[in-house]
Amino acid sequence: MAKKIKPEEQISTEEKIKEAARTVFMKKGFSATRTRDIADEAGINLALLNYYFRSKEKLFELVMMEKFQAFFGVIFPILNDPSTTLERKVELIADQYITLLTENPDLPIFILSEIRTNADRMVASVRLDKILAESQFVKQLHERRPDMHSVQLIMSILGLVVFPFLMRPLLMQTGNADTKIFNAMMNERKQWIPKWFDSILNAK
Amino acid sequence: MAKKIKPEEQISTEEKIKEAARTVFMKKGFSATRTRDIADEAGINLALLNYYFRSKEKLFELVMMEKFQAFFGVIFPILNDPSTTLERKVELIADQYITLLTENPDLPIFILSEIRTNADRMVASVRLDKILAESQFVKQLHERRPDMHSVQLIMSILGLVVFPFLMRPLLMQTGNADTKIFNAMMNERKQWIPKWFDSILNAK
DNA sequence: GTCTATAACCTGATAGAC
DNA sequence: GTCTATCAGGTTATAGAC
Repeated sequence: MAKKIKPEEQISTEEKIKEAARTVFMKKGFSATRTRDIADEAGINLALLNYYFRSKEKLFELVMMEKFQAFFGVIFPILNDPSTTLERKVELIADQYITLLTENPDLPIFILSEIRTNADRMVASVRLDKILAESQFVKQLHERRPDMHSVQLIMSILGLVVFPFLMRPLLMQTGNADTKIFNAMMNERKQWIPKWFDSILNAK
Repeated sequence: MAKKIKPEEQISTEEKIKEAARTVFMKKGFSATRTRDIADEAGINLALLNYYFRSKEKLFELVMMEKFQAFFGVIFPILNDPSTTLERKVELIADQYITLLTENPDLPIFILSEIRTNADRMVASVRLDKILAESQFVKQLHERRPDMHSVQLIMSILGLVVFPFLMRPLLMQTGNADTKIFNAMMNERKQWIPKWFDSILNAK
């Protein structure tokens, strides 16, 4: 109980708090979360939270930064890889995103909610437009199909991949699908979405 | 200033509060909203809010009910109309939804956020699954393409229609698109999405 | 580093005058 | 019906003992 080095107890207090913060913030969002919830979840007391992280806000920023990176860190490298075709990029996005979100289904709603409520607290200046405009994806698309709008296309891919996870609470609540069924449906999409875009990219 | 009946001043205090509640709740969500914000927005004082509506919660439920109905009230009648084809249904959903959301872009993020944070406070039991399963849309799809999963298809349609509005804050923040450009893009989708689904429904 | 206790502030709701 | 004033309770953050 004291200073034995059992693997589970190696986790530092700081990390325990951070992990608890991830859990609670992800579930309730910034405003609905009380620092006491996090302290309880971490199994420590409230004062310690302020000792390690100066404030609720600082702790939140840490978590948000992580999640933001997880959310966008998957897509940008794929879009920017010069060595893959457009078709392959779509395939990779569908596959990797759905895998990520299956393990982390609350990620999209968390990020989108917090952006809405507190655009200021957000990781500002992500320059989504620039990053996209200068990407290999856009370059390749422009060469192949100058008639297609890259933002439209990317919004469509993301919509098909991400939206089901946003609807998930609503679908699960009504008992229409348990986790297993939902995940199976998402796995189908991994095949489905690339095929769809193939036919669009080669249409007419 | 007293009891003149100028049109703008006919608005009852009750309605002024309700309207303010719509604005503030939609922008910040339940938890981040303070009743004082609503009172200020309505130009009345805090006590009056509790006089007309018993509590913050009651007022919120009112607003949520409205918005929920607006969000789902468009799609259900379309899905259930026996006199329209599948293609026409997709066309109507794309057209009417995008029109609705263009006027009310915060609607989806509001509803989805609040469902997450407070599944309990939500308009429970919407039985999305039942309503869908018994819809004309599902019946027609099953006859025409028994190989296709109706939930998948509906999630896809909604994803293509709704997701851009969820990304909107992120796109607008980065200056990639102002309102006019964004709306133009959404209008394109009114044509685009039905064509897409036509080719899917008639594929292979 | 970790705790208890509490300060300082905020928020929802109500009492009571007009 | 509408206001001011205030209560009661909750929340973040800190002081200070160990």
